Amino acid sequence: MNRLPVAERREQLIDAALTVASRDGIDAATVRAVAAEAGVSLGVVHYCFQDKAELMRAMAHAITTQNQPGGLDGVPVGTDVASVISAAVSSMWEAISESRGPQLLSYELTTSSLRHAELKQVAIEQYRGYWAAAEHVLEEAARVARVRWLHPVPEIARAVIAVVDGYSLAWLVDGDSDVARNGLLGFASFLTQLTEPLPDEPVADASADASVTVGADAGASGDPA
Amino acid sequence: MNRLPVAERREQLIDAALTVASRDGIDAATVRAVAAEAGVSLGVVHYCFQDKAELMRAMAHAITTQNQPGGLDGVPVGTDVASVISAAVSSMWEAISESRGPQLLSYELTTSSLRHAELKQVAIEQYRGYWAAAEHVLEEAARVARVRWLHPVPEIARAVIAVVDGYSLAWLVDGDSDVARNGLLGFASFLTQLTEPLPDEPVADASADASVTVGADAGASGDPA
DNA sequence: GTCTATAGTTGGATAGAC
DNA sequence: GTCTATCCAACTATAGAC
Repeated sequence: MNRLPVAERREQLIDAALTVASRDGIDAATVRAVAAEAGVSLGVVHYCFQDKAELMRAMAHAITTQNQPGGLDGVPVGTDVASVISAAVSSMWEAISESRGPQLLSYELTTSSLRHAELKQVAIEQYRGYWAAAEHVLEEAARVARVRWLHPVPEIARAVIAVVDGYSLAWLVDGDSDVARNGLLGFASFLTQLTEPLPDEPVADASADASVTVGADAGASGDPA
Repeated sequence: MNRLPVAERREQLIDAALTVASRDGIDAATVRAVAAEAGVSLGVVHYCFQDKAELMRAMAHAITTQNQPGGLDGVPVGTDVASVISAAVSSMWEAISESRGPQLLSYELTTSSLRHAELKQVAIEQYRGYWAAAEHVLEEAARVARVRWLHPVPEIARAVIAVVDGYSLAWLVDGDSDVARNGLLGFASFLTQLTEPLPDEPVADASADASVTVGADAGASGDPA
């Protein structure tokens, strides 16, 4: 029908793939089903993507990059630690619990990647993204609450992702949002214990304060959570 | 070839299914592949199982029941809390890290169950099993270490499973056992904070002490981890 | 109970008309 | 760039000989 440049067509097909896979599962995202969802014919997909694996990789990349957590922009500097961390964890959880399909798809992509050589990079890219995002939020939280982390931020970030992953998976299975929320909020209050107020706040740029300060006692082994 | 009673043949086929699925992934566990692995022909499988879904359900049930964690039998009563909990978490982790394939298969089964109506019960049965096992270990740990839990054990159990799940998944992705072990040991030391020494130890049966004692302040919302 | 043979589907990938 | 038609492989499931 419509004649579009390849780049746009690819985006459209990736969107269609996300729709199908989120709704019906990764196995249902066949080339045929994606073509049907996008309203194009089978050949078009193979024109835009070398093969199915390339489409899957593109889809994985899309879901990973668009799942970045919202920042803490609304929170004013000087808010107390507990509130900041709770807010961060809460907003993370809202994003997850509002999108069951995509969340389940993320796990399907991870396990699928770990089994199929042609998707080998997908899982590690997913988690590098998660860990980096968590680190960023943790550092921003420390900056806003004017505290420093008592453990290396990368380790705490991994703990955050692990706990969120674990509770998310359980929520996918039993559907109990309250239990998951409460568990995560409990974890948030534990995170608060891992902070220490900054000694003072001279007027200066605040971009790298937290990480630099934390770097001081890094290298220790690890018991973040 | 050999003529076996149906029950034995079923067990043999379930084992074969577990072997194939653990090694090559759940998608590779086709009826054909299972038959080949078991050294029987295609028809035999359909004679023993109504259809593929029944075979998958049987396989899921098998992996769930045989994944029960070892007890704390080796630990003498009176050991300090930190050691008991660390030992429990460690042994849980050893069991996982020694069996990458089955562990990955467990996640594949969970997500698969959440997508396919004919496997609907699998995921919830898995997690009911995990949670119950964790509760059991927690109660046994409290008994052995002569402490009581400051939070409802079911909530702590869910936290344990969530954290173990999260770190396991990350380990499957990046293969770093040390990071996972350290993270879990850190969590173990956090768990220690959630206990309180028992006031006294009158000589009596110790079967239900922990749960009864904990039940006293149950009903509170929840911040186990 | 076990085998072979085959029916019936589905899905990836390509060829060639438009 | 897009479509239809077609090929080929793999799978579930069943029928029927042994």
